[in-house]
Amino acid sequence: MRLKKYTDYALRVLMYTATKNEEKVSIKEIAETFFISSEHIRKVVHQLSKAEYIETTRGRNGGIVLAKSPTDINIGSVIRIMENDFYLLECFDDGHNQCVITPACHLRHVIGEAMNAFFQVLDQYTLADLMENKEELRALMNQ
Amino acid sequence: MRLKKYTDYALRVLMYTATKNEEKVSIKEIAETFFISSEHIRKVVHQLSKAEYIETTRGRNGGIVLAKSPTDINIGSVIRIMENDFYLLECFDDGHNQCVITPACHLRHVIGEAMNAFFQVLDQYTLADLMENKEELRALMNQ
DNA sequence: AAAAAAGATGTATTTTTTATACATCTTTAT
DNA sequence: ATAAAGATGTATAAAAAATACATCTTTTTT
Repeated sequence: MRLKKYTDYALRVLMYTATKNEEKVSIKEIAETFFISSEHIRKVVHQLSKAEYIETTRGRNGGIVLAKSPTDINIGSVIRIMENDFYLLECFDDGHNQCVITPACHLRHVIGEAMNAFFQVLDQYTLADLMENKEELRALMNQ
Repeated sequence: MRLKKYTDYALRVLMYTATKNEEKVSIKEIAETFFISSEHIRKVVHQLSKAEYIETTRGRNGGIVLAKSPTDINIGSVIRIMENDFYLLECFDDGHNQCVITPACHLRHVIGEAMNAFFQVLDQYTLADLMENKEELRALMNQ
């Protein structure tokens, strides 16, 4: 049971961007801060942009800024966007399920309930909660 | 975010075995019931046996039986045994973590809390809860 | 107009993980 | 002895994830 690295990266991108209020940040500087290839940050930025968490500006002096207030960026929703696959069991994927006991099986409900509990926690937090100690984070990011 | 197929299979093995009270069941019959290769069931049975959920008997007339009452087989514990890797984020794996903001990052606590909520649900259920409609399950297993 | 800096996009490759299969044991009742 | 059952180790294949490369387009500056 893991999240994708891109999910992790996405949250870091948002946190980094949140340390700079309104000021544009480049993919390059995020990549260098976290010692991650720009290529990966680029992909993540693209997804975050499509999902309208950030706004990107091309060209010289371009960069990214948050598209909304940190209080409006819900952690659960970010994770739902970045992770695409929540088929914890075979029977969660109707198209490919071959388990014969599915019609009467309580397991799927139990696992489903557990997954709901997982997201219920995440849905209680926003980016703003992660930035509560912004100055400390800035220091670790060498700002 | 997925569980391993082996985790799914493990739960099916336990459920199948629970339909037969005390009576030994063979790997072959479980494999045939679920249309899964015996090879996989064998591996899963081996793990379940090491974890003392089932007892195996070799030789002719051998097979497997539950090692304890279904009420004593907790779903959360089975999943913890079958899944080995709970590094949802890079920073969960101390040995390989390279994220610079780890010392001050609240994200790990948020994700950790979510994972706890996930298991807290699972820990509330036992194999007995999954067998509440045993006869219906038996029918689907062609017994 | 050219150059430079930034993000956008598509594709390819590599690595890791997961799933699957094969071969060869050992055990035990008949 | 033989057959039926599980135990074990290893190898292969498939899928997913991670990473890298190449080539755009956009925009500001000179």
